[in-house]
Amino acid sequence: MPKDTFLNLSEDKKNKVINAAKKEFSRVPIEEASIKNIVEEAEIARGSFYQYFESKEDLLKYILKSKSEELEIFLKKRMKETKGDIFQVYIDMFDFITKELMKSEDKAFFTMILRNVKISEEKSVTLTEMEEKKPKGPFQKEIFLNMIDKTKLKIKNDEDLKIIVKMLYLITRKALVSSFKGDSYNKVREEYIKMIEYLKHGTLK
Amino acid sequence: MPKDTFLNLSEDKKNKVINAAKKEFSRVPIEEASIKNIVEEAEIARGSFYQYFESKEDLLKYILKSKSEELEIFLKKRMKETKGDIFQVYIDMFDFITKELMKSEDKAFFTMILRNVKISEEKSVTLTEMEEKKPKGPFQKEIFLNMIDKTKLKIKNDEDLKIIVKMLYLITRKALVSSFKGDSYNKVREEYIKMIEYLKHGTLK
DNA sequence: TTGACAAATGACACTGTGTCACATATAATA
DNA sequence: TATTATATGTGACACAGTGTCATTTGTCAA
Repeated sequence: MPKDTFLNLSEDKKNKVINAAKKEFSRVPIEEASIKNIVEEAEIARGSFYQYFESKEDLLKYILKSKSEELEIFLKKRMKETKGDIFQVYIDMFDFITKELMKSEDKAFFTMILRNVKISEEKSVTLTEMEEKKPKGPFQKEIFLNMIDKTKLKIKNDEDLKIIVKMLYLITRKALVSSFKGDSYNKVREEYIKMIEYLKHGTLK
Repeated sequence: MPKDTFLNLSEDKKNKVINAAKKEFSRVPIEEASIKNIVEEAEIARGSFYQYFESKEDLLKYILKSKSEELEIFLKKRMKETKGDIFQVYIDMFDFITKELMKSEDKAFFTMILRNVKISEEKSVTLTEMEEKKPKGPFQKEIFLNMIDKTKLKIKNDEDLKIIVKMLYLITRKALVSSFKGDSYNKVREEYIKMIEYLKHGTLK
């Protein structure tokens, strides 16, 4: 997380840094992003950057944090409203993310982030897993698991439930990446819904 | 692909370069891998590297190619033997990869590769998608799709079939990554089999 | 006004990059 | 065999970006 030195800055200056970072992170994957470009665009000294952040990853995590919290609130709300219909909530999450993020001025930024998430989650930064302290996405948290309506599911225990959630997570993430990549939204969504159907009812006759 | 200059080298020298590269690619993800380290370890001049390869990615692709071909042969064989049972073939693939690659002296290398595949497939290098000319994995190729026994599947057309294959691919890749990451092999395999069962018969009662 | 601490700065030493003019080896031809 | 042509090898070089740190600048309490 950023140091206090950064957090104490005026909103204006903070935004300048954040916007410069978004611009750079939109250009290339995080590994290739250059701190030089960020400090030049933000008009701060090189040394200042290191006074504010540990690293560029640190800065990225900070930027993603607010969006993640927004998402978490949305998910809790929909979880209640649907009485724990995990499939529906995932579909809603897909719609929420595509609509809220894709159409914003930050589209290029999120596209780059999402496209370049590594498969191994451990080190990855995703919309739902970005803080060292809670490395698991909202759906792996006990509170979310407990909100799921289990009565209609073919499960023996919480481990089985987690497996279902993991599968949902994988296909949702895949659909989101396709969508952000520029594939036709309608086609991606249609395919995504089909996947959910297969997951619900199976692929065998 | 490497230039002829490299391919014409003596087997000894080629191996020296390949082993140096594997060592470096085992150390860090491809983006961080340093050509300097490779040329030093391989005892070739810096300029020679660029005479042999376009880039480090080029070299990596070359190294992965043979393993990919090996896998493709195996898959064709199993596809015939199981009379197109796509679920069984995927399980066999999982076993093949974990057994053949994990236990080899190249384990560290493959672990690093697999862990750092990006979710967006476009630019990614995976065991099954590594050449510019055939960017799709074997299972997306017509020849493989046509070998699948469709009679028991709930599908209307080839698009539906591709969706099922995509889901299988996602959960298999995830299982492989977990396995290479060091999670208990038995636990990962057990979970993987459960996922396949859910995919076959659904998650709803 | 002064002193003390926090914050900002950019020059610096370092590491690694890709290129290119030149050196050397290999093969082809007379 | 000597000569030429062509392919291959080489490392110095200019360049770009990194993280650090001694120094300067700003702020506020005493």
